[in-house]
Amino acid sequence: MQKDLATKYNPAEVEDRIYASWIAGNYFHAKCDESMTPYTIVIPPPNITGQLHMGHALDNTLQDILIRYHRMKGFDTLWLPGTDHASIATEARIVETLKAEGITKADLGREKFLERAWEWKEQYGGRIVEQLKKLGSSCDWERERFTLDEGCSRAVKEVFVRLYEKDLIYRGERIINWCPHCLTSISDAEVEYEEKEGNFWHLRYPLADGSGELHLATTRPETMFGDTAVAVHPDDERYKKYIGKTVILPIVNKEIPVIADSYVEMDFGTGVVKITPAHDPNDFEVGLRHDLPIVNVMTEDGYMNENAGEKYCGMDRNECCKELVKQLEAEGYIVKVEPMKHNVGACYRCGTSVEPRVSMQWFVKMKPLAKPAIEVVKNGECRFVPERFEKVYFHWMENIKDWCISRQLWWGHRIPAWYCDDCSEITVSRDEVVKCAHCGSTNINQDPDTLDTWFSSALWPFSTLGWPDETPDLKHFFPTNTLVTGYDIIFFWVARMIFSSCEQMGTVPFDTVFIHGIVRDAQGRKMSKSLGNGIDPLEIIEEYGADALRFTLATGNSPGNDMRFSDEKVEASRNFANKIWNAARFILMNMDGTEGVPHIPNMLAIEDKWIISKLNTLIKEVSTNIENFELGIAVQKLYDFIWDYFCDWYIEISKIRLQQGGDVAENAKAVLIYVLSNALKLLHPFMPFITEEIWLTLPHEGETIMTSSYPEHTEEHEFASDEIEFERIMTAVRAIRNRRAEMNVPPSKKAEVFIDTPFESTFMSGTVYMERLAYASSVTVCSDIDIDGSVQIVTADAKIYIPMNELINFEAERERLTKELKDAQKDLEFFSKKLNNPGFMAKAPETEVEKTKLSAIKAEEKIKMLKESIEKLD
RNA sequence: GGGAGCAUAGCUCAGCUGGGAGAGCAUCUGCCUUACAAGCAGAGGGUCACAGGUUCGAGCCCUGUUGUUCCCACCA
Repeated sequence: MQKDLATKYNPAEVEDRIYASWIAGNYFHAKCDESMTPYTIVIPPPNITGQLHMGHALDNTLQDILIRYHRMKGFDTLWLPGTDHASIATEARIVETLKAEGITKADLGREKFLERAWEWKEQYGGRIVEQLKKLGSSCDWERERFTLDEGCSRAVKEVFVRLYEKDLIYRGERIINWCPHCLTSISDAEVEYEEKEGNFWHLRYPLADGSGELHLATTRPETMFGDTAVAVHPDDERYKKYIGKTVILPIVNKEIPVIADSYVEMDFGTGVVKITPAHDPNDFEVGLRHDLPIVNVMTEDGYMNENAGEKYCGMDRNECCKELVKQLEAEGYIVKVEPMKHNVGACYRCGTSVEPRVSMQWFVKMKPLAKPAIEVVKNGECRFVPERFEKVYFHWMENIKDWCISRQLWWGHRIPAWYCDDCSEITVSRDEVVKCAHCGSTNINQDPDTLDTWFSSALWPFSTLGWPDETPDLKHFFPTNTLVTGYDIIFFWVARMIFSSCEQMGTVPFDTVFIHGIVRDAQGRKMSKSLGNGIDPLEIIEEYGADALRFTLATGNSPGNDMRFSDEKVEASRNFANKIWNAARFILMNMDGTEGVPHIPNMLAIEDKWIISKLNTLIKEVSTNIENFELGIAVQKLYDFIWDYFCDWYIEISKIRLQQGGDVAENAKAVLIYVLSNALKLLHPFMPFITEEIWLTLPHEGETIMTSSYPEHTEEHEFASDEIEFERIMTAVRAIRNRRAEMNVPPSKKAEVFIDTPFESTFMSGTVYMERLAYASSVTVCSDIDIDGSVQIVTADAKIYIPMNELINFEAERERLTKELKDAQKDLEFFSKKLNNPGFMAKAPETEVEKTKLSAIKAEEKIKMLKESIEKLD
């Protein structure tokens, strides 16, 4: 930065250069120094298929703020970055490219397919990492990891084998959620439910013995080919007599039994339910209890199979529904059709309606794992910020079902299980298996399936630090400290990390989960591809700068709450960056290179003490706010301090002193540099680029602001009484400006100012800059002034006279002063009432009583002065 | 069906352990004052959703109501 710089800050010219210098300086690298206290965050690994979106921008901005703060505070700070292999998403991407070439997965074969996937990863997987850098993320790139790299794979196998050996992983034929588009099972957490309009078809199922018929209601008639029973409640008097009989399944003409099961609700529908174990989770359970056959009527990709009969075989499931209803109608099986809303599950990746399907899958037994995971949050070893998300977590954990972890995909961690063709036993092993562990046969095949992506990300906090090896990193940095993420992935990821860590490491993976909301568009809508309302963070960075984007995301962000993003907000942030830039320009303009490192001079004027004291308070508050994750509050305070206190007041005042030259100017300059330098440090975690750019041009020690020490609060810099004194002057200045503005006096028209005040010395010390700030040709402090025809301004501390006869409308003046008098009297009444309230006097804290007494006295003073002024008008 | 969030200025939102309501944007007025017009100085604008309660004192705590958003849940 040079002194003759443009009046506009140009981030584009600064950011890449600065980021490169940070990389060159190796400042992001955590030392792993045993003598230092560690502070660790592992990044929520973005998908390699992903592009940086506002959610990432927010998440990583918050992380970088915490990381940079702790690094400056002297922690051995590690922000461990990496990416997720995102099995479904990536595989879908590869399948798409293959489709464009006219081939399928199967055509290519597993090995070749994986080659393609790795190629794709090499080519595009780093894209999002580069985008994170644009944001200023100070990740330790030397430690970058990938959920499918060798180390993570080893951790995955280790955990799988351990859980298998403890009987916490099992394989079984269960009903799972099947995505007919992705062609794989998905976990319960991966299903999104949406209420949809549908129909409730009331069907007739005739009794086989011809003694009548049962009416039942269903939302999915097309699954009737898989019906293997009809159920009623055992206590239902209407249907008791039918239990044990059989009905004829329409169209299929198959006899199926009428069974009794208390799962049936007597007062819903007709009280009779068709049982389709292969296509409904509840029916599956009923089927297990009654030992019913399971008849699957659909193919993997959602078409009817041979069990649906010749007419419907090969038909799309929805098409089949329509056609079947026509046939049922024609044959008189439909009693009535009711419109009905019901919840339909959709694959969270592709949106296709999931199909409950019975198949052989691997599961993690959740109940035993959930128990300690609940405990560590209950006892506070791991806490959520804000706390209300603990409730969400508990609810999920306490009602958790077994986790289906196998996926019928190729891209991912292959399940380390081998099946023997000879003895049909399973061998599960960390290492490549060549022989069946049971019979020694070499006729073995590895399970073709891979693991749920979240299985590997569940291990992320320790697998990335070297586990299962006892690495120095693991010893030093684990458990990590803060996990920063959105509330939308508490189930997918946070919960799973917690129980995985409890089980494998015997401890929590992090002490705090800092939850944020989602970034919405200016109208409050969720940003989505289909709506096309997404805002690209990279475009914002290009136009306004990364600092402005970060500042926007941090401002007004309160933990766990959603926020709206709009151009106006970024503009405000950009303006703030520019404000700082210009403040720095002003200071640099006045420097001659002899200033020395930032320091506080020996001789301090009242305004110096005021700004230093304010800075001191700011340091304390901002630190506390950051440590309490109140980043939005912290950033607001920084904004106010820099803009209002420092720029609007201190810099303005300093101008006069700088012009005076000599020691006065030198001292002012020293304070300017000291305050700016410290304010930049406080702001650095939020706006890393501009703070670095400016800090380097100021006198400084060290190579970079990012490793400079964070300012510390000290009692030495508390000047409470000076603050009060100085604020008397500020109040007077504001009052004068206000009066002049109301009278439409332009700043160029200067006027004499006379001040009558009990705080003579205070105002004496301020006369010079009052001239400038209050547009005075001269300021005179004296008592017993009697100037006829002046504008009179009354504050609690002073009576101010401005002789401007020609501008005065005496009648209006009287009105104004009378109104002010009334207001002051109201104030006094308010405070007096409090002071006369025995309850208040007895129970309110002493400081509060003192404060009220002081306010009452001030009001009294003001009333006295206002009365005098009004008299003078007469 | 269960749970949670939100409701504060025209708009978007802060308000951290209860002590006379804040910011940004927008509006209005006056200023190109030698860092900044992406700026400076000022002004207007609020029954803090509603109804009770606790308290000396409530935007904040408690109860209920209304509106709104979200999460969870197997009523076919």
